[in-house]
Amino acid sequence: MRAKEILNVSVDCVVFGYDIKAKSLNVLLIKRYLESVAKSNVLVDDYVLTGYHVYEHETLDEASARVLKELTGLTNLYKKQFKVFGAPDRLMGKSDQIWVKSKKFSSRTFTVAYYFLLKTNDVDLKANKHKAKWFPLGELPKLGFDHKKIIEEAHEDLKAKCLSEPITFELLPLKFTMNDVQDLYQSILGVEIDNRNFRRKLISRKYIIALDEKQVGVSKKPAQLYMFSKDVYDKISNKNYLISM
Amino acid sequence: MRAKEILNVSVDCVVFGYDIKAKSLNVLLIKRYLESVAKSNVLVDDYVLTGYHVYEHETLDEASARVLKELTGLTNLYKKQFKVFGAPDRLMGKSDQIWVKSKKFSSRTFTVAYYFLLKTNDVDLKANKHKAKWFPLGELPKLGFDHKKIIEEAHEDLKAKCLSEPITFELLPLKFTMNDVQDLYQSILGVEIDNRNFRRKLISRKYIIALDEKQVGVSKKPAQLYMFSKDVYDKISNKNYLISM
DNA sequence: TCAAAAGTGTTGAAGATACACCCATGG
DNA sequence: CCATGGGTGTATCTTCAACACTTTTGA
Repeated sequence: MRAKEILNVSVDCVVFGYDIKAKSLNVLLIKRYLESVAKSNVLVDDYVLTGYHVYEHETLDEASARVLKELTGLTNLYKKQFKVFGAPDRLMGKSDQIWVKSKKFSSRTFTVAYYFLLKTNDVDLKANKHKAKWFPLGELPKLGFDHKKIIEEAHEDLKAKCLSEPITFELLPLKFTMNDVQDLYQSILGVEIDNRNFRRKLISRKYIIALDEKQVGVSKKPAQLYMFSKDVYDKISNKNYLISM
Repeated sequence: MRAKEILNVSVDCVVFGYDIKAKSLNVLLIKRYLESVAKSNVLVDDYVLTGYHVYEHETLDEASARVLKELTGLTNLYKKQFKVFGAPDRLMGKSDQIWVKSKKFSSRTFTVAYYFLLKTNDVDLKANKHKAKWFPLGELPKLGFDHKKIIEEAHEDLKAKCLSEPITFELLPLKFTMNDVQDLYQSILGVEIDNRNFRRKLISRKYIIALDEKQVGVSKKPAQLYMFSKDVYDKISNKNYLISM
């Protein structure tokens, strides 16, 4: 144990990855496995979010970026700190206690939860030492600690956020079709959206730019490609105070 | 020092109080004052948010409620955990270090920030032992630690939140006039709102209920009183996924 | 009768919803 | 030539923004 870890404060990262082919919003989880030394008795066998203690010298944002880089190799991703979880009993499950003791961290750990947005394609799981795996949001495995709750709250926050800010493009490749965006919204929100109305609305945004380019290598009619311009968005972003409650 | 305080984790409370008479959105701050023992040399003299360490046995929500009750005597207020502040240098100002040492808490303290909504009238500052004082949001005094930033971020969150959820009524008395609500929105958002459009919009909401009652004791034309019905709101609250980015 | 604040209507523009078929392409 | 998914138009309704005067009341 390095001296500089703060043993009762950690970050946990909900890594949302969108699989554009499967039209599936996934979460990246790592395997948690422990068996007794004597008999080969399985003590802990489930999945958890990736996370780690915060170091003495680093900010929370830095800690989360470090953890994410360790897991995926990626940097400069969209991230959001969305909540702290610190209930006294959050690590008190049977498996959790076995795990906590084997890892020597505090039973009363506060974890600062972040979520990250990326494309599943950008992560090479083969090169990964944590047995990390993607799970569709609707098909999560057994989860350790309070991580099920953390994922659910991250998802709620993402739902709300994607309606008011153009963060969805973090989940898509640079060039995308209108239907890609629609599929993504449907995956995040779990609703059906009318195709004509959706296209009209999105195309009308100045920061959605039609390219002189169409899909290639598709076996049917190739679709028009678009890109998102953050520059244009930042210039326009209307601070209009619209009361919609 | 009681054994059960967690010395590197605290809660800080941004207490927003609306003064309906003055039409002013205020923050409740407490005096931080320390002078050297020998000479009467002032070492620390500014204001801070109310806050305290979290106890071993309590949740973060409980800790914040405890701190708030200690300060105001009030319970069951609207509260929101909006962010954690944990930068390594957040308590490293000169005054802050003197203070931290005199109070024996960790220089690397993570604070979970909450904001609370209430009416200034509901708090009796005379009965208060912390030298607490209301400050209008636009006229904050010199603040210790990173509390200026915490207040600013709380305010930003409140601005966003009051547009999408009916939390403003937490800042108003049970019975209020349309102009009260408008003044409040103007105070929070710092914008002018058209009176006719605002009234029309609010009155159209089913959960805003016109009472058979008018103001009394005013020296001019008494205004119609309304109330907010949380029951009605909860029943209606439309989960319509409106993309407004 | 006056001062002060309450309250009221209309219009034009923009955005929302609902709805079903034709088209272009690669195989 | 056909299967597949891409792409399109209209009518109706609701909501938004802009804008200035009249009414009611207590003092």
